[in-house]
Amino acid sequence: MKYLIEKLVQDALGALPEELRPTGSATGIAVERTRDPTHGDFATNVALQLAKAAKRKPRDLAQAIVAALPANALVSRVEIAGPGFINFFLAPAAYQAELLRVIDGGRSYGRSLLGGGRKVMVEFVSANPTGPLHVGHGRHAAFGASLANLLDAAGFDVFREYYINDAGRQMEILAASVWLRYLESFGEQFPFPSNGYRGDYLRPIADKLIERAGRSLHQPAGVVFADLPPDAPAGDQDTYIDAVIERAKSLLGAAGFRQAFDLALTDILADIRDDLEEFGVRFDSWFSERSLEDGGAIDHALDLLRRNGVVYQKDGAEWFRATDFGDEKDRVVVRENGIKTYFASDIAYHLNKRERGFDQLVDVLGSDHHGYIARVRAGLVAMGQPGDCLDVRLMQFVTLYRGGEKVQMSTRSGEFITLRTLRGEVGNDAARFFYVLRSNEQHLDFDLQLATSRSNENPVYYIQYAHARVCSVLRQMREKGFEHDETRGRASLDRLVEPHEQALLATMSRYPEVIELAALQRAPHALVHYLRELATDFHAYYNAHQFLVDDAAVRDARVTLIRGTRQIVCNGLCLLGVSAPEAM
RNA sequence: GCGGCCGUAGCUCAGUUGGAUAGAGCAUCAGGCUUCGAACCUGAGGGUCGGGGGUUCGAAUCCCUCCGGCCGCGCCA
Repeated sequence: MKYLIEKLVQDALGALPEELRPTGSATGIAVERTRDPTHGDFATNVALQLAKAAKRKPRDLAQAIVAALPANALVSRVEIAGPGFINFFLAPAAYQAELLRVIDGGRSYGRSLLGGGRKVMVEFVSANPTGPLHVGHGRHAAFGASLANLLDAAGFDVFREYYINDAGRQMEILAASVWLRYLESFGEQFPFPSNGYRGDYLRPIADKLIERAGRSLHQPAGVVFADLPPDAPAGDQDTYIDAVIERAKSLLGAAGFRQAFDLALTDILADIRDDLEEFGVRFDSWFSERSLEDGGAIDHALDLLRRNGVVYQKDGAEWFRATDFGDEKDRVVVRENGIKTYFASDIAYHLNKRERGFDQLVDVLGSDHHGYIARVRAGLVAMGQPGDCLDVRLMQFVTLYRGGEKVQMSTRSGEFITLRTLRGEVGNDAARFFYVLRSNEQHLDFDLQLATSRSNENPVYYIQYAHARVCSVLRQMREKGFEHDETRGRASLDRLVEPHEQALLATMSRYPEVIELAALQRAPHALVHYLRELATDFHAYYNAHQFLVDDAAVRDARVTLIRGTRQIVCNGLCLLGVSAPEAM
């Protein structure tokens, strides 16, 4: 609908007299929805923006533009207002036509071709498989899934990926932790390493290790812990846990350690996958970090850097000259001990994404990763990729409260609320909705007691209720013996003359614009706020007017209107991963 | 110290390519069901957009500065 006005303005500019026609590309020109209905439906600041270049007063230029506007049956009136705004008043027929597009479009109403089929990868969650997902991961999952849906609706070719950090020290700590639990099952007693993973979720995995390996991995505690450096607080916990890992490897051999490692990895990953699946979050691929090294992708990336002459040797390590590409310091890619850094696999991973053909790489990361953006972008640029292909969205933390009391969480200690627990307590719909209610840049306070004790305070029900109410009216219609004549409804939309009806129609017509805006700004919460407005308009209309009236033309027109409303609520909730119930 | 984000009504937050009189929910107060579902609606009160300066026709929005809060700044992952 907005395109209509934009096109009219463009045509008018082209038809202006030579000396007034804008030269070059003017910025800041916009056709926008008006905030105040007395200013019409759309307004443009074009005259204000071009006045200086045209050497005319804004209002005079506006006058000339209005004179050049082509006539259009869907625009009832155009006026010049304020310092030089041009306001457009749409004819009722414009909104009636849009309602028909809603009905005809059905589930695909609101989809656009904006993205032009460009390939975009959204990588999100990517939590280390060292334990179950907690409430913070839930926010990443809900945000990433909704954003991916929005980009899809806006015409992008979307690919959803989970990056599995299945290499590195954290996983070795996990494997060692599982093995220690396994030893405990054989009656061995010892103080658990302070830096080990102590969560109860490791015990079933240890039990499984017994099923698979029997006693073959058993060692007496005295042997395992003989001559190790002291643990914290007397010693250093990192030094200690590394020593434990080394001891495990030497006692078990590579194959034995790998058995514990792989069992823990696959078990936890399967749990994460199930959890996300139940949460309505699906991925097109689960990409293994280990496969990067195994497949030579890291060497490929490093070779590219070396060939481009952006690495150097210092202190026995190999450094990437990141400062030449906007980063604040150079970064090590190969350590003195010959082991490649996490940063090396990271840039290799992002290069790999580009080589798989993705135009845009959207990463959803925790806000503590902000320092990492500059260096990954630097790496991409140094390898010949455009720096702006990377788009990182940072998620602020979720703080969990229980009755106003802050809940302390730590994966290592095993004291945390899992996503599964949260979903069980508040339900998937409320969780998905609440997670994207706020901008990703805002800290999210999630009070479990509030969300569980009075769940109908959650705004998700307000929107779902609008959907259920329409369904209820349609049920009532049949029970009262009214037959809805769709053709008559479509032909009678000019009977929708009430202010409530026009307000609802106007809000409905904004939906396609909201989808595009939310996709481009990576802002699912914009859709949430829109749906609440739509529900507000609907509930107000519901309370003010009877839909199932005796006048068949009015009744069918109103039923057409609320069916369209239901369609948009349904489409919008679907993008958010929230159900649209017919009754509740 | 350097860098990033945040600061808007009592509370939680929208408003970010600069637009017209700064909005919503909750809370508070006053009303509305014999009529399609009251998980709803109508109305009221509530603001120095953290402070100060600047840019211009116009600033919550852009720039500078100060204050306050969170987070980063490893040859960890």
